[in-house]
Amino acid sequence: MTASRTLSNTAAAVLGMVNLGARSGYQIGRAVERSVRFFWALGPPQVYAELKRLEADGLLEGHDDARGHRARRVFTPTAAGRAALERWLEQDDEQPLELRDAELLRLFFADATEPQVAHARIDAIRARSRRAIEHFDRAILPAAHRTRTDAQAQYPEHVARFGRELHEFIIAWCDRLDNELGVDRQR
Amino acid sequence: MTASRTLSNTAAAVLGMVNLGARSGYQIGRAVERSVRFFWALGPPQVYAELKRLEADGLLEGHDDARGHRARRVFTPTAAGRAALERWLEQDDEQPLELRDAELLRLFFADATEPQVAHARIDAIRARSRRAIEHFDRAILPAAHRTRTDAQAQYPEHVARFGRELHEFIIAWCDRLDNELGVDRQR
DNA sequence: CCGTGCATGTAAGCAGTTACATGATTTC
DNA sequence: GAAATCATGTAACTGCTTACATGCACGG
Repeated sequence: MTASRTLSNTAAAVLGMVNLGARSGYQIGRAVERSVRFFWALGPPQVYAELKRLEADGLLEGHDDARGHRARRVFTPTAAGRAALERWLEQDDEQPLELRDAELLRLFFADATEPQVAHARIDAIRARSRRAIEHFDRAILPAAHRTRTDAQAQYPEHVARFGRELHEFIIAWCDRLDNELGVDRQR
Repeated sequence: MTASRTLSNTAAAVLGMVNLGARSGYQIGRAVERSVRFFWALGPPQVYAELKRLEADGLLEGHDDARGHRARRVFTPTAAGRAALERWLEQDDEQPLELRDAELLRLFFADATEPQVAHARIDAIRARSRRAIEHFDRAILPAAHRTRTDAQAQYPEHVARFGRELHEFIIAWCDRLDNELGVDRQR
């Protein structure tokens, strides 16, 4: 141990989820899927690895809490853990916005083929954002709303709305681009 | 040899840049920084590694072209390379939009501290997008416009505009959120 | 008793980043 | 003569993903 002077972002995500009320690794994984996943992905192996490190560093306290014969370990933040989370929240080092999108990459190089290929790419981008909005409406936004009442936390809902509006922006951009290119195709 | 049935996205990015007129690894790296970088980052080691693979697969042809005593290797796409690029452009497997943003992550967990910390996070997000827009205006959009005339390619410019407008959207969202939260602070 | 969900991980591997190394040419 | 830019990589590392492994509990 430890010198957890600075928390890694992924460690902070796990610690923050415990602080919002997710107790086991599995619950954290579920919560991540329904909330931060769209701007901070992390799978089960990372969650369990981070839990182990955070406990070793004294930022989380873990207890075995088997349900019948089913293993289960639950965690609560320590005072040091809450302090570390607050320090991380207050840091103002510049964190980049990273985007990675192979569909935009295809559109970028679309001059190398026929025009209908570019239209197909734009359609793919729009369809993907439509699906994303459905997912926000069915899963992410309702979960964020429950977080507001269950954990008295408002920012998860604000951030979830950002995600939905981002996809609305993308769809609107697709429409504008189609207009600019002159659509002869049927919608 | 090879079974380059399907091009990796990074390989396609390098191949596509050569197809747009970037000849050496260094020029590709420069072009990437001024264009696809914001949605498909890749550093010098990947560029040189991909060039080697693409040449071995017969998708690029390379020639030594030293300038004086300074080593330099230039590439041109082969017929097979152009065909592979077109196949990649036409594939319609669903490619995800991936976002990774530690600032949004901080905002998500911002209920764990004082309200002014959340405001500071929003300010950081806005400031970052303002810097990004400056960069689009000074470097990316002018380069995309040159690509239109130099390489008769229009999509780089459309995609560059997407990037700029994305950051405008983010700034507008920050402003809306500040209003909703009730700003007492001076701008 | 069968499928779904709960629950916790390990092992292996890959993609990508960071740091380093080298040196020539051009511009101020 | 110094600084910036051109030019090409290698080595080491890290973070993350994929695939696998295991098995209980519960609803139908």
